[in-house]
Amino acid sequence: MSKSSGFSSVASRAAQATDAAAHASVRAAHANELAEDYVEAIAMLIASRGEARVVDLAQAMGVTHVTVVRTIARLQREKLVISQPYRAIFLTPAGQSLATRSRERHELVVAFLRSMGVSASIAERDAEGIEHHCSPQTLAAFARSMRTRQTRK
Amino acid sequence: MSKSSGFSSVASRAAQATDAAAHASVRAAHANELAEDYVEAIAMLIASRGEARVVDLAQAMGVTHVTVVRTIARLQREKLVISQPYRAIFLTPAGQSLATRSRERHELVVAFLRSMGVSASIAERDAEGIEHHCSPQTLAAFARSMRTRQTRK
DNA sequence: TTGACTTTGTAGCCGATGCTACACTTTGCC
DNA sequence: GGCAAAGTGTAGCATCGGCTACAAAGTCAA
Repeated sequence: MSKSSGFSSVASRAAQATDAAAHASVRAAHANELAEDYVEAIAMLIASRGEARVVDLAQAMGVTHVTVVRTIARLQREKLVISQPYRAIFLTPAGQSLATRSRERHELVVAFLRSMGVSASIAERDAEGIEHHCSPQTLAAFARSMRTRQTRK
Repeated sequence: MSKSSGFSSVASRAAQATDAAAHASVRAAHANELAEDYVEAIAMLIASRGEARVVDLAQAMGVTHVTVVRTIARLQREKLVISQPYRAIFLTPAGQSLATRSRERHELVVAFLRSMGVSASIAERDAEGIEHHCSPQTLAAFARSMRTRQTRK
């Protein structure tokens, strides 16, 4: 792994444009992460206890209720949730579908890490960060790998 | 609202605590991402052209030079880089070792994705986001998987 | 009904990361 | 030496995601 500093100028110049694009992608992904995590949590709360309240979300996300309130306001601007003062929070169709996609992806990543031998708790933790940065191609590779691993066992 | 009714089981409460911890981990990871990306880029620039200048960093990261200047100021507060006005940027020993670790990890993730059949450009892009969220255990699993794959071929 | 408790909202602070516009150094060439 | 271009720094703005402290609304039981 440790190939010590062998960078040609030409290669590095070409790599710079690529790097910049990659970093830009990461920044873009970050902008959506919170939204995805919130709609996912909201969907889970609705499924498990019938409604999503600010306090429950705050506990699920590990932040104060104030942060939740402000974030929910943003999600409403983005038409992902519907909320009225002092009422429960609901998902719009767009929010619903984002939540579903996010959960499926989350579960795929967790299952994949588990299949690699990562412990349950760590898989869960890592997946939470990793899932937002996996392209469809990478997710497909994960799924394929799990199928192969299964048939081989 | 009927919080005491039905579904607020011990299991879901426990899951919530886990989720909150995972989200907290992700937030903590984000705080270090930029620093790691910067020192990595600085190390690459020094290796490839002898010094790291603000403009080059700006191009590598895909941001304006202003953002670079401010970020470098923060990295200097954190004792990762040394910089003087209108001069090139250098890494402290701490910055150097962080850069090395980051690059090794980056390369491991890229190689792993490649070994899974992900194309080079996408592997590079995804790795940029994924690498910051991989625990040692997950990285070890990646390395192990690559070894297995290799011996099997 | 009323009063205590819970929940939600608001005000205002902070730091991080972006940006544009403008000012100042450095550099390199004539 | 002097000037123009390139590089770097500063001012000031925006957004986002944290927070504490306090205010207002809802809920529930006596």
